[in-house]
Amino acid sequence: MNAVFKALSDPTRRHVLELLRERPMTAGELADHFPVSGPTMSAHFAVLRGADLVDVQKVGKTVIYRLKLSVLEDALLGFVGAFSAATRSAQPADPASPAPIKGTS
Amino acid sequence: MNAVFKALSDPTRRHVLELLRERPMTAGELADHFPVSGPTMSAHFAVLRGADLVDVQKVGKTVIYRLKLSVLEDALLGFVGAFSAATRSAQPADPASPAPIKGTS
DNA sequence: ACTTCATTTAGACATTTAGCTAAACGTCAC
DNA sequence: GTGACGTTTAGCTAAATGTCTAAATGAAGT
Repeated sequence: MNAVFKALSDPTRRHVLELLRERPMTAGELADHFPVSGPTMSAHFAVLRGADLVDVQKVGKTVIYRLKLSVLEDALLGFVGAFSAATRSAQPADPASPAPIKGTS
Repeated sequence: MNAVFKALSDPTRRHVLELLRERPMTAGELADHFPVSGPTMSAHFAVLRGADLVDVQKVGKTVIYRLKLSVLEDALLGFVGAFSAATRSAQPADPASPAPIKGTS
C-alpha cells in the first residue's frame, strides 16, 4: 500500500494512470504524451509495476500496459474510507470549539 | 492536489493523519507516537500544512493540529472517483482479450 | 528576570528520486 | 543474418527528501 502512494506521488505517473483509465496502451504510446525521454518513462512504468498498479503484456516488440483498477481503488478508497466512516460520528471540526486534548493535562 | 499526494507518500505522515482522524492533537502528542526526533516531526507537520491537510491552532505553548477532512476527501475521492466513474462503462480487464491499441497500427 | 517546556528553524548529512545519454535486448521485416 | 524498431538496463548527475543535533523562539511558572 505504501508502494501505491509512492507511485501516486509523481504527477507523471498519475497522468499515466489517467491515460490507462480510458484503454490499455503501449509503452511508446504512453510515452508520446510526455516530454521526457523513453528511459525516464520506462522508470516510471517500473514504479507502477512495483506498486502492482498495472498489468504488463508483451506483444511482439511492444509492451501493453493495462490499469489494475482494483488495486488503485483498494488503496485509495480503503484509506480515505476509514476516515469518512470514523468521522461521520465524531470530528466536530468547529474552529471555535477547542475540542478535548489528552496527554497534555 | 499534487501537494496532497506528495504529503500522503510518506507513511509517517499518513499515520499522523490517521491519528488526527480520531481527534485533534498537539504536536508533541503526535510526536510521541513515532520513534523520530521532534524536529523531524515538525518537518512532517510542515508538509501536511503545505498540503492544507491540517489546521493549526496555537494554544499557550502548544500547537494543536486538526485534520481537514474535506481536503483529503476532495483529493482522493476526486482522483479515484474519476477512474471508477469512467470505468463502470468501459475497461473489460480480461487478460485473454488484447483490447484495441491505437497508434501502433 | 530566569528557567522550563513545546515547538520550530538552521545547518549538515545520507539516501532517494527524476532526469539524461549510451548501450543492450528482443522481435519483426527484409 | 542484418537492420530497424520498441523497450529496458546501466551509469551518471542534480535536486529533493528524511533524518539528525544544536540553536532559536515563545509562552508560563517561579
